[in-house]
Amino acid sequence: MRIASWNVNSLKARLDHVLDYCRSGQVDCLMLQELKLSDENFPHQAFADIGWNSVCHGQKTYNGVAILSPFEISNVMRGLPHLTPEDAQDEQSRYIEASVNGFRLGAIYLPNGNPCPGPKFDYKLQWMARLNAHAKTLLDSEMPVILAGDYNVMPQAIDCYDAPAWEGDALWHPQSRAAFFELSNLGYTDAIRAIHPVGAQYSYWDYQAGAWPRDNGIRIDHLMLSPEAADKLVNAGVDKTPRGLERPSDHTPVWVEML
DNA sequence: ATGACCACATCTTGTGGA
Repeated sequence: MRIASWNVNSLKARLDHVLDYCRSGQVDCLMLQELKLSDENFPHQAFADIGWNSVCHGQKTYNGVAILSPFEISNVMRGLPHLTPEDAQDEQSRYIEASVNGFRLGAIYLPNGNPCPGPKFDYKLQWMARLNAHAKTLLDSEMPVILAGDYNVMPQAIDCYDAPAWEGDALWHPQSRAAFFELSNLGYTDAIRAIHPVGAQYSYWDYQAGAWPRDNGIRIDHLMLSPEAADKLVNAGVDKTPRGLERPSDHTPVWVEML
């Protein structure tokens, strides 16, 4: 069972890339972020035509997450539980969770948080508090859990081409990183770093300033595995091929192979 | 090279991304 996560930066603009990736046989399940389309515009039929099921939590113009698989997708949950009454006002579509082939999968599009400090950074930290609280409750489930997606956090200096240049940025802020490391403290494993403990494993390259040809990348897309899921981890990696296609997303897929 | 992008909405310019 291979499971991948990919921030596609508009599913409408990237539909052919995503369909090709599904058809390639590289993965049995794909979690998508930044769909930038509403539920009624989600191309369920295009995936059905290649034998894939799809569930989404969309939003016009911004955000949007989905889970795709040839396997049955069941027990779908949209949005994170609320910790405070204010959380009920949150209308951003950034989380969808479902069961696929014995795994409990959460697709995450974590807020960027810039400018920092400010209300957007506050929103990021509150969203992470909600995610971490939910991640804790998921440990009680009977299933191996994978929380995968665009976390908008660079955990370590090796996850950035030039970490000092990101001083003060929400992706490299100590509070963002501390909130991310809470998942590790709960017992979740960063699959890419479990398999590749050292060296660059970038998942994002800016469109600007020749970041891709210069390999000025950052690692912000992560697959976090509960202890039960980590026991099933066989391999993990970054598939850089889609980033080199015509009109690519600025992110590329990250994947795990599970027993 | 002190440069340099992309997608969306609709407004050919502004917002958001990271």
